[in-house]
Amino acid sequence: MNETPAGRPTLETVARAAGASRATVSRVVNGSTTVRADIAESIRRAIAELGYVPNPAARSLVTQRTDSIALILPESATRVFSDDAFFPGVIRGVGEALEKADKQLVLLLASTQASHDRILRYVHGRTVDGVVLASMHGADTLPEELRAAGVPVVTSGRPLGEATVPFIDVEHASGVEAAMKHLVGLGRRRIATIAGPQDMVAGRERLAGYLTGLRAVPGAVPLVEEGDFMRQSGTDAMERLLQRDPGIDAVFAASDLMADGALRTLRRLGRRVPDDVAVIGFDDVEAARFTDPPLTTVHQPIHEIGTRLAEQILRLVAGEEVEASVVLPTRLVIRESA
Amino acid sequence: MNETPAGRPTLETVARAAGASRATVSRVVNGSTTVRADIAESIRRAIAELGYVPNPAARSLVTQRTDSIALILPESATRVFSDDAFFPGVIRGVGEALEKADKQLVLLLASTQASHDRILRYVHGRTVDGVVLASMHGADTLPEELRAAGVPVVTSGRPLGEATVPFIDVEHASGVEAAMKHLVGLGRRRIATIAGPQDMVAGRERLAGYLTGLRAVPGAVPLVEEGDFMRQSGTDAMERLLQRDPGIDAVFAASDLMADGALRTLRRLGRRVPDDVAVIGFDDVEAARFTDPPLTTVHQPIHEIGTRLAEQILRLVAGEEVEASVVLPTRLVIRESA
DNA sequence: TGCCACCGAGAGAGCGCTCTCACGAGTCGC
DNA sequence: GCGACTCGTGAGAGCGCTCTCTCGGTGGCA
Repeated sequence: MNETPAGRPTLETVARAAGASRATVSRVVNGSTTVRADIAESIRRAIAELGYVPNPAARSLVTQRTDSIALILPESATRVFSDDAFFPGVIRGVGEALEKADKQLVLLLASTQASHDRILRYVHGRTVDGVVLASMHGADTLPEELRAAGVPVVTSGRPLGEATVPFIDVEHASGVEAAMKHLVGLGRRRIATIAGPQDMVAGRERLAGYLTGLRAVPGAVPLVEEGDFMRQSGTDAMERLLQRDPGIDAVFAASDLMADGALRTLRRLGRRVPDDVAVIGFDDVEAARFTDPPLTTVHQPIHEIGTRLAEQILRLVAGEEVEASVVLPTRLVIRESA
Repeated sequence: MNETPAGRPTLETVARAAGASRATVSRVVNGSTTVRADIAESIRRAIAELGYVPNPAARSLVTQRTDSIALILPESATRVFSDDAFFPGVIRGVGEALEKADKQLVLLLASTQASHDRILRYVHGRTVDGVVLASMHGADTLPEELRAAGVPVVTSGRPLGEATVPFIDVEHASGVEAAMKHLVGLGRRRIATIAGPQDMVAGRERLAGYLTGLRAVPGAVPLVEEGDFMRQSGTDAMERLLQRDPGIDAVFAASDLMADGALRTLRRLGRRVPDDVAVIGFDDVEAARFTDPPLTTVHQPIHEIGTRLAEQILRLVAGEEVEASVVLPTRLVIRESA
């Protein structure tokens, strides 16, 4: 009578309590339909009474699944968060979609080289079934290394260089072109841009959109200053721009945060927006509706990027095929700054 | 000669390759010092050659540890993120500190009742060694349920009601009182507040600080409108406030986002800040430096909250004792809005 | 030289689960 | 009425690891 179930109940405990075998209890737990109703019922009762919860480690050991997905943010940690709305939005989208599929989200913050290695170890250990990779800088080797490790991967944003894994992205260039068209239609002729980092595809493509859009202005010369997508860099870049050409009558900033920063510089230097200088941003974060004046911006479906990422990785994990890329539309949202 | 190591190498594979036993390989992997140097060396070489990575599920199964910590955000998912800087900052702080300890961060987004149950299951399953709980609303039952489940827990923000688990919080009231003192010192007499949700301790204590601070103004009557910490609610609350008393000469908003929203209403209605109405916020998010005018606000050490949370949970998980509460200081940052 | 203590290495059990396979009981057809 | 079949259940192996226990070998000391 050494019946001390001391610790947490196991399948065995439940089986004994319900007078069934471990295998049958396992069947009930996993929703098999081939168990006689009354037996299933008494097992379920035993489970409830004992407060049995399956041990995921034991389960993973045999199934080779973990039911969790890693979201890797390889951005330099200091700039990922702060109050940028892009990543939080993506996290939320991914999280919600995974929750529906009853998968777990594991967040890996990859700032340093050490964490790069840690992540590889983590993924090699198969602690996750798949990986969602957000926003790489430059020719990041991570996607390729992960693919080589045989783990399903999907990335947010087309990688720089050749894409070896499926990705979700948005129509950067065409969105920016719409913004440029709007500025030109407003009669603006000396249009500058605050570009994003040129080691990121989002930065490059938005700049490309600016350059393409500028062709509609006969004789216009590109006027470019680079920022890092954050507010402060927008403030600084706007200053440099105005120094280079005080006659600027419009600015396209590659992010709302930089546009907000630019607004600040314009205000400080006594330029009226949009009268003297029209400003357009990119992202359409919540804050864009609260700037002074409210920001005209290129909207991108941040939340949907997250849900689509989750959707793709779930399909890959399930062994299904997915499109090599999904490119979501952007659209110009006209408020008062342009 | 059935030597097909087909899949991932296991301890066994490494042991055979190095001509040692599984136990000895395990010793090397786990850094035991009792292994003869030359054997250890050849084992390490075999590990490198085979690309061996320990299977964490198998390890957890026997050690009963998982080396990962859950961060639960039980806020309604729609409001947790957006572009509020508080949670991202906390996530970053927790993540960095855990990374140093070589622990993994698992993010659980708890929006619905369903996810509440899912979280309990998850934690009961011991998929994590400990739990960090951020920002509960009302008398959330989660901390108590987790404690009852025997899992180490630490929460961010004093819980409403009796605290049954250790928590990290900041000096809400005294920070607000400093802000009020500043306003009074500026000669403001009709000071209103945009309070946070009153089912959150942060909301309540900041309101309490306002009420205490207002006592310094003879005959002053409290003027309170409630928001939800987000921008839009600040815009709306400011409108109601002005309707109730057009002569308001100062406003304390319980969050920077609400203060920013309030700024917008004031601008729209032609009130100059700070000349007509002084505005003070709470949080000191990055955006506070970029509002028009730059926001005077109560600074709270968001990043440190995160690192302290991580520190405490790590100690709990290690079986050490921790203080029942840690309360971090806040301080008034004076910019131009007041 | 012989005995004992000590240290490093291996054998083996077992963590909690899933899943294959075999088996017994019931059902059907000829 | 007997074999063939189906269906539900149990036995048992094994996932990859850790850790205790045991054992063989070496050195110190009498």
